[in-house]
Amino acid sequence: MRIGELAKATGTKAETIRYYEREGILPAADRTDSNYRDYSDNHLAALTFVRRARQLGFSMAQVRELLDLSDRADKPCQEVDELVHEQLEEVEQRIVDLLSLRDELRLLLRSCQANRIDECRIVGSLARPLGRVTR
Amino acid sequence: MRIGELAKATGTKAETIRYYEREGILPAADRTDSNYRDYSDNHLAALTFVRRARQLGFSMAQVRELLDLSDRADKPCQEVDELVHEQLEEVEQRIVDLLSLRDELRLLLRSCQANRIDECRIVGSLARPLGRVTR
DNA sequence: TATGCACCTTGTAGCAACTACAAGGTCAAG
DNA sequence: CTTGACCTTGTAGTTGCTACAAGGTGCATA
Ligand SMILES: [Zn+2]
Ligand SMILES: [Zn+2]
Ligand SMILES: [Zn+2]
Ligand SMILES: [Zn+2]
Repeated sequence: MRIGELAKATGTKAETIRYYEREGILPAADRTDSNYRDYSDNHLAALTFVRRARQLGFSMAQVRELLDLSDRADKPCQEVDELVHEQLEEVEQRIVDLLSLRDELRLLLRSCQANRIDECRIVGSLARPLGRVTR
Repeated sequence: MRIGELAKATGTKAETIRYYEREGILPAADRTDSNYRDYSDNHLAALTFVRRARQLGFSMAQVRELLDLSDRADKPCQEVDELVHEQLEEVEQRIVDLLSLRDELRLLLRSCQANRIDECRIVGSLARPLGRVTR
């Protein structure tokens, strides 16, 4: 299959696929006589793996590790497990951070009672360092 | 005050402060005889405003808007309000996304019962497109 | 046959918001 | 007088793509 087909099949832009190849995330494809990339089902599987891992929030570096690990069939899968565990912890931390951000923004919104900018508590409380919000 | 002091006072790296100046986010500072930047309390207030807005997740473009607005004392503060509202909505959306990511990662973790990578369901389910997880 | 159009190729540059040098100038202390 | 902390400018790197530009290829249609 050509790059456009693979792109459609995986929901990836062709340019991104070429980028993955340049970065060594995906193996290079065969070439047709006219120098077009020619992909196999193995490439489809590999790209699917990569995209899924990326959608799960793994960094390119982590994806590289996952790919390396998935090639070592006989190894214990503890390291894979640990990578997922770490990613989960990071996501949980980001959620905590965003929740407190949300609370701060809500407070900020509620603080505006005025009509003119020079009386607006939002503008005022932006001028104060984080930690001491409104109140 | 010199750039290092301002940096310490606001928890910003000196290089970031210079970057803000280059980008027009902060007004240029006076210079001493030896060409060192020399900041006033107004600069301290402005940088505090910027850093606080950034910590609240506003983009540089949004910070620019907020700064412009905060200069127009007599305008109604509806636009400020609306900017905060939009940022709140974005944060809420990011939370929703991360929560479903977290659930997927938890499922993934629970799916590993094996010991060897070729039997590991984590690796297996990464090879499948998103949407159909495990099971 | 010509021509149009979608597709492919490489290479380069841009995005956000910093961060990290490198190479050199300034200033106070020991 | 030298050390060391600080400052200056300028340039390049980070992450993960995305967007051209300039040209080649493949196929259907007038
Ligand atoms: Zn762990
Ligand atoms: Zn207001
Ligand atoms: Zn709104
Ligand atoms: Zn496993």
